Amino acid sequence: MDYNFSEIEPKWQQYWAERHTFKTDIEGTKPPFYVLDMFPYPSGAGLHVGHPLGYIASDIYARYKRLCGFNVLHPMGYDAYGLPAEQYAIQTGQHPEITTKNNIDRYREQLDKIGFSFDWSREVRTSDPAYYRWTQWAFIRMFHSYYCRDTQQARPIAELTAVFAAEGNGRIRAACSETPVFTANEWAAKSSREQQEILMNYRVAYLGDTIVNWCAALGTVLANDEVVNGLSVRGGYPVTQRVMRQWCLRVSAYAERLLLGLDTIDWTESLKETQRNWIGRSEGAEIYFPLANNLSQQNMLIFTTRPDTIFGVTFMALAPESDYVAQVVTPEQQAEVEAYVKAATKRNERERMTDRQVTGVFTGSYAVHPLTGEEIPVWISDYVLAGYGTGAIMAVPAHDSRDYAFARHFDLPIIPLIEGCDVSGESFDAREGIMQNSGFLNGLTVKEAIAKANEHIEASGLGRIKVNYRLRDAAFSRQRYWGEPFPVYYDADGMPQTLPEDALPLELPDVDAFLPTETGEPPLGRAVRWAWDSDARTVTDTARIDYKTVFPLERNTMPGFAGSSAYYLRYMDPENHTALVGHASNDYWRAVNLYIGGTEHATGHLIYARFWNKFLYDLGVVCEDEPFRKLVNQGMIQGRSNFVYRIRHTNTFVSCRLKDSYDVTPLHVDVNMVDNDVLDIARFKAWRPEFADAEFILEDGQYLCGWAIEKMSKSMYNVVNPDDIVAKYGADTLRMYELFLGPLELSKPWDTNGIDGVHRFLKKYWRLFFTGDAFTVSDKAATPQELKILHRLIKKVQTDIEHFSFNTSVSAFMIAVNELTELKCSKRSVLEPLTIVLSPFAPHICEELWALFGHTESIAHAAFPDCDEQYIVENNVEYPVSFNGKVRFRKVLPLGMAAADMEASVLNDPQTAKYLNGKTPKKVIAVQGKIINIVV
RNA sequence: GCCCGGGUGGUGGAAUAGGUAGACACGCAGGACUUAAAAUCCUGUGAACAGUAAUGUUCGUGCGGGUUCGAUUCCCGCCCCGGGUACCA
Repeated sequence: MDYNFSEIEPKWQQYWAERHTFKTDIEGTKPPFYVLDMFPYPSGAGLHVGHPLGYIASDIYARYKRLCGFNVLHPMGYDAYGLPAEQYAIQTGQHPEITTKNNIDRYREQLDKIGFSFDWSREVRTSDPAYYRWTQWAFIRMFHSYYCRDTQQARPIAELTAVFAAEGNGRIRAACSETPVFTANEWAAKSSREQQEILMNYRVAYLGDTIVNWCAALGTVLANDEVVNGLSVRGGYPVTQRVMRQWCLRVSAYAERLLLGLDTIDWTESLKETQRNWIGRSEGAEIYFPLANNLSQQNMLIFTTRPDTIFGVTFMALAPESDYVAQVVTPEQQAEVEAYVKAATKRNERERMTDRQVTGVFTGSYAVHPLTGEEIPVWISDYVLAGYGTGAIMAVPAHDSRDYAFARHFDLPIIPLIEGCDVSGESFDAREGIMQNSGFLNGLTVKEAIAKANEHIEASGLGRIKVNYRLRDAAFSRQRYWGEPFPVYYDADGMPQTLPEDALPLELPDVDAFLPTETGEPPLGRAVRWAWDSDARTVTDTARIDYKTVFPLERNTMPGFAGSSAYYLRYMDPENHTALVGHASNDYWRAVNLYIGGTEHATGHLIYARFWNKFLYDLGVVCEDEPFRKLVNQGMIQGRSNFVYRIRHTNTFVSCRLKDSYDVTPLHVDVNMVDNDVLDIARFKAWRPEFADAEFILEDGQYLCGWAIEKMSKSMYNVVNPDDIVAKYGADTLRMYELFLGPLELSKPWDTNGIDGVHRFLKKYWRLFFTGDAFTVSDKAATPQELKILHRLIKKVQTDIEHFSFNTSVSAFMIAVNELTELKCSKRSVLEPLTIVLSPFAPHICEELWALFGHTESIAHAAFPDCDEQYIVENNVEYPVSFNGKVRFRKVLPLGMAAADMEASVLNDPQTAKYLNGKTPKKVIAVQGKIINIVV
């Protein structure tokens, strides 16, 4: 009987669906294990062959863990809010909900064909009100929380107001935006609106005037990780800097915890490093520099990581956006400074990046050096960033390349502070050497000088030691339609108020078009029913707004990462109507044991989700501080494009290896018309009308195409659809082939050239069970040789799965099956365990054979066989090479040597003598006259 | 610039507490079965040289050094490729 995958696979997929084979519930007797994939955004293009790689790996792991007796949670869902659906809606008027639903259906259909063991009863969609209700709920909780630096956690905002009423804000240590100090009396004297505005500076979710990445083409702001090189990630439109009042999340408050948490989780070093860079912790000092003239009483506060270089300060530099600018500019310089600031803010980040010219303007003011008392000119330059540190720096041109460039350009003095350093051509940035020209720091190493300078600064009140982070608060408003609405309305003072939690979800309203309004308001400005009736506690018409009981609702929506920040928690308890996740469920599942997804989320989703989880941990909603214990990145599968070569000005195509003799233009050709780089000429002629009468110059009777590795995309005609592979070879072949392609975490091109080998393996495996059409498996006892093959395989596969080296597992299966075929082994005692071991990789074929063995329950409920070490020995000789690692020396002996001569031969060998170095060997093992192992 | 990865046959890739380099697969070549094709199976396949042959010798894991009886693996110095990040003071 032939291996008929097209019959077997749908049959078992249906069986699993009907019996809910992979439905998971809390089971006290089994240990829990949570295997999660990054849920997909369902795009209109559907899945290509690269998408399922991670899902295949996680599915194997999940199935394997089930066989090992774990209660496995393996859910799937959809990140359903996103820009493409909205863009499509703007163009076609089609409601994004409809396109999203269609796309989801298509994704589901494709996923089902690959035979994943997802528990679909737990599916979540971020655009489902029953789901985003909890996204809104978390936002409300963030709004009503502040971050306490003493306890290092989020606390209720009510605690803060109590402290303000009792003693003001002088002593409170909380993460906050810049806020003046006030007393209890001053707090009491403030109006409700003023109090609200102060509290806004402390909230974890707050409204702030922020410099945002504004994308005019998309009509919205973007997060830092949504902008690359000054262009939007989605669409590639230019992005400019602009100040806007936006919802923000105080992610920066969690910077230290986000950094420390990395040491407790099992992620790859490179991914942790990426996050560490992104968080960007740097230790330094904040130092006050008083002004020399009387323009302002206020001292300028600067941040530096090199307090040891303070004697080399020759000028100060302020960011153009800095608040200090207005305070220090002299009337004579006013006009020039204004012009510069205006020009600088107009230049967007992209322009600043592409042309890094040294620019700046003198303010007319001088600062007083806190140690020498010298007067130092204060300049403004756009190389100083307003958003980092204090937006002001002390410039030490001798030891900072940017300060150096500025000093050279404006001819400012340069004072070298390190003995023997040469600053004639460039600055000396290295943190090494002995200090000079530095008063009390002279003679110290840089490291000692930093410590001593810090000590002095703190002791004399010149400033304080300060840790800065590169990590910024997250911009949380988007001027879009297709996202979660904020559960917020604005009162008569224009201050935001949250909806009552029991009024959630606040559902996304209908609009007549998905574009911004004519006045530039976000699309929700078009909604007719988008006001909050606080008496009736319902949404109502905007026409009824009276600012007494009916108020306007927030018109922004939340960004893409909102819905993906806690979805893994919702899977634990998807039916819960009273909480995001119930305590019992969360206590049981705790955290994701294995998370598989792409590296591209390193500084986006994976930071935000960790932040979100830590916030919920502070609230006591979840019991684990880190959400993803182990994380594995699967590599991208690139496309392999094929080309045909048209001779210029003709309709004649020349085969690849002959093309150099002609003047040719390469054309992308659809890879689905090419097999092993050989073009299917008939299909090519039918592809486009202009190719119908094309002529070909062949080699060996074939047309050979050229190829190149490119991104898999429609325009390159190199998209391979998993459905086509499943139809041609079956899902089991697809699954095993994707893994066989190479190590999971490596990027590699999709190349069907090797798929036949994997398919052949499955056919060979199938044939072990049949003689003719009859399923013939004997009950005879297995031979030691057969058991050796089996147990070696069990051991290999087990260690491979634990280490995610699935590609070598596939090879191990091939070897085992080849060996068993050679031995003509069709014994149940060997093939039954083999089938269990293979089932995570190729579940359909194994399920079919499992049933033929006479089992009535799915193979998913079998037990993974134990590996019996006694069979992993060679010919009754202890063979320690691979298994106990005690081998210290090996030598190859000539074949055909008599066993008795082997030991003497080895011991007389000069190389061996050098190895032994006078010692007597404990054991000399000769195996089949080939290899000698000597254990000293 | 800085920080991570990584360079192994015609191809994808195995093998590192130092010990038979190239597992497994693709491709290619030859053969068996077949009227033929498909399918299946067998043999060979890093390079060079020698030999009718079995086989032998030499060279070979990006380049140049080093440590070692022995290096793809460890150390030093380069070159190249991929990823992250970038006026972050």
